[in-house]
Parts: sequence; structure tokens; C-alpha cells
Amino acid sequence: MDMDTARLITGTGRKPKGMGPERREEILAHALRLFSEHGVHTVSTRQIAGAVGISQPSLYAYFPTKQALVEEVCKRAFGALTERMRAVIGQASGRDLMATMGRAYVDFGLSQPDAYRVAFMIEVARPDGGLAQDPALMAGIEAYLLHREAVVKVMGGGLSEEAIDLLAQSQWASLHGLVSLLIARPTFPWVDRERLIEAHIDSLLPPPTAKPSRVSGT
Amino acid sequence: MDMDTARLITGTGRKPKGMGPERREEILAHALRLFSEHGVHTVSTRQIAGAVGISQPSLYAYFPTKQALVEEVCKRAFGALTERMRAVIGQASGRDLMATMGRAYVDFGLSQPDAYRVAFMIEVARPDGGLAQDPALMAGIEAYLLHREAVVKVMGGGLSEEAIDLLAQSQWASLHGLVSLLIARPTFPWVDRERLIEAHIDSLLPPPTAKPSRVSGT
DNA sequence: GGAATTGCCTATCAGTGATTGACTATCAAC
DNA sequence: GTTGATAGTCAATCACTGATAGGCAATTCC
Repeated sequence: MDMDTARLITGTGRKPKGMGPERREEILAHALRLFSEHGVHTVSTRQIAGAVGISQPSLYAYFPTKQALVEEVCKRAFGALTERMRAVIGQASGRDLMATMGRAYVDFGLSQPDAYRVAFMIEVARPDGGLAQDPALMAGIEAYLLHREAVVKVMGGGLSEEAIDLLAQSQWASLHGLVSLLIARPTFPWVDRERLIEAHIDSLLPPPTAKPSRVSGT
Repeated sequence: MDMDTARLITGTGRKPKGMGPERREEILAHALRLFSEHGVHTVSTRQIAGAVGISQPSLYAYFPTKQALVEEVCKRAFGALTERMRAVIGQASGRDLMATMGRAYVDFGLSQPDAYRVAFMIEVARPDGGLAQDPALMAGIEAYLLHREAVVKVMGGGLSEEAIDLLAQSQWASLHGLVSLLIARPTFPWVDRERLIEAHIDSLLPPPTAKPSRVSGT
């Protein structure tokens, strides 16, 4: 083994046993599943520990707080999304890029509602009325920047930096609204889901030629 | 006093003392203030009771559960929204109607984030994996129907029922996305909020003449 | 007067996130 | 081997949460 190298690095002459990281992964996997099934707020640390097969205090050997555990799950969920978005950016271009990107975004949210929920819809607790640090946001920014990149790629250089951000943020908000509402309010009397998604994404695109972007979904 | 009339109504020979309803209003007022200041989840029943000046168990004489108290606060707040939307519908018309309506919607969400959260962003606890009835949605549906009404008024009779719902739901989702993201991710590096809101609402409107609806926010 | 009702309280419950101190197995060093 | 440090674990416990039970005082009716 590489105990010697670890010893050189840490200087303590000791190296992590190896069970730690595995346990951590195990905890994260069970936490993701439980959070998705029952919601973050209703899942207790004891339930997570019970699912993993360890005691509740043992969780705190791997995560300083429940909040930290939630944030870690959140970050990983974002990773899956950004990976997919990056793939889309590499492939398509122009108007297709934006449509495909929006489609990938919506599909991700609807196919992995658990992950999407954790990533975008969960609000971190505010310590004392002030705004908390938002590490979940850090991962989210990466996804946003990819979307912004797509906007630049589609719109070309004719827009100012601020105009790009304005457009990207507006589009992102619009997509998020559809996904989050479909996830959070499935019993609402929605119109046909596929047509709604298609029309919604279409409304985000720049007009192909001179056709109005809205009201064209029929 | 009108104890006799009350007696005739209730049939029990007794009537509420009069302090009850006042206390209830007092509780609702303090709860609304505390929820807005610190968030629903971080405000405890003891804090509410302390603010009112009564003991914590006394709350349960007026509300069967904290959830019920939250919902009552939510319903009242939404009453304000629907009232405002109704007023807008009566006053404006055409393109202005939709812009003013969207503005009223966004302003409400941002000024009453907790009420908005309860109605649209909080997923009710699912008893056993299935989806629960959604009482919070009821208040929100009325707001949606008003929005739909506005769509009809603006778009005229040229659209089918389904096309109207399609458009209304897409627009609603778009507005919701902006509001919910601004609420849930306040630390995100947003562009100037006012301009974002303006551009976002503008993107929902039908093109004034032939100008593209997007990319015109600068 | 007595009886019933209202409004409120103290005391308490189970469950929550989090901390403490101790126990066990492992592994390096002698 | 034996020793000693360390990683990993857990029972016991803390302060706090939402919610309940039972009792006490004032009011209202007969």
C-alpha cells in the first residue's frame, strides 16, 4: 500500500483506514433515496442512519451537520445535470442547440425529480434571518453558466454581457418554472404534458424567421 | 348582548365569549410577521405564542396544528393576490393587462415569499409514497384561473380552449419560475432584479407589432 | 347558591438535530 | 508479543420541536 506516501503527506505516520470513504458514499446514497422519497424535512438523521445500518451519531463522523449532508447530495445531483448539458453543448448548435438544451434540462428534471428537487427546489435554512451561505448554489452556477454559454453560442456576439445574462436568466427561470411546477403539483389539471413542454421550450427560442415565438404551439 | 341569538343558532345555550376571535386574529398577525421575517420552518409555536403573550399550548385552542395556522396565513395572503389580480383584470386591457397582471403576480410572490412558498413551492408530506391531497394548491388555483381569464381577454376568441390552457399554463410556469428562483436562490448573482422582471414579463407578451418578443429587453 | 362552560396554564409526551465520553478493532513501532 | 495511537462506532444525553392531558380560575347560566 501507499502508507508511506500518505505518511509523508500527513506527517502523522497514519493513513485513513479505507472504510471511511465507502461509508460516506453509502450514507450519501441512502440519503438521496430517502430525501427523494419522503422529502428532506421529513427524513430524520435517525432514519438515514437506520437505513445505512449505523447509529445516528455516527453520521456526524462524516458530515458535521445534516445541512452539510443535504448540500453534498445536492452538489452531486447538479453534477449529473451539468454533465448532460455539457454533452449537448458539444453536439448541437444554433437554434437546435437551445431547443435540445431546454429539452435536456426538462427531461433531466422530470426523469430525476428526486435529484432536481434536491438541487433546485430545496431551500437551505437561514441561520438568523440573514441569508445563508448557499453551497448548493455553487453547483447550480455551473449549470447556469453552461446555459449562458449556449445563449452566447446561439445569439452570437451581438449582445452585451448584461443582455446575455438577462436573457439566460430569464430563460432559465422559465424552464425551471415548468419543471418545478410539474414536479411539485402533479395533480394540477395540466394540459398534455408533451405539448406543454414543447410549446414552452418553443416560446424561449428566438423567432425562426419572422414568425411570432408564442401562440405558435398549436 | 346577543347571547340569545347565538343560543338560538348554536342550540347549546352558550355563546363564544368574544375574546376568542380577537385572539385568533392576534395570533395570525404575529404569525404572519414572524414567518415573513424568519421563515416558516425556523419559527416555532413557542415563539409565536411568546409574541402574542400566551402559552404555547393555547395556540392549539385556535388552530388544530401548526400546519393549519400556516395554511390560514397563506390563504389570507393569497386573498390579497387574487383581489389584486381581479382589480387588474377590471382596469387594464390588451397588452397592458397581461403586463400589469404579471407584475402583480411577481410582486406578490416577492413581497409575501412565505405565502407563495406554501402555495406553490412546498410539497405536502406524502403519507406512503403516494401524493397527498393538496389544500395549499386550492388557494393558488384561483390565482391561476384569473390568469387564464386574462389570457382569454387579451388573446381574444381566436384560440381553442386547449390552446388557451396551453398558453396560460406556459406563462404561469414561466412567472412561477422567476418568482420561485428569486425566492429560493437569493444569493445567486442575478442581474438587476427590476430589469430581469421587466424583461421576463415582456417575453411573455405577444409581440406588439412585428418586433420579436425576446431579445428586446435592452 | 350550584353547575356548566370558556380560556388559559403547567407538566409532559415523543421525536428532532447535535454532543459527549467510552468502547473496540486495527495497525505502526518497539 | 506488547504498547500506544487512531479510526470507527455507539449508548446516553442535551436542548428544542410540535402536540396532548389534566387542572385551575373566571365567567355565565339556572
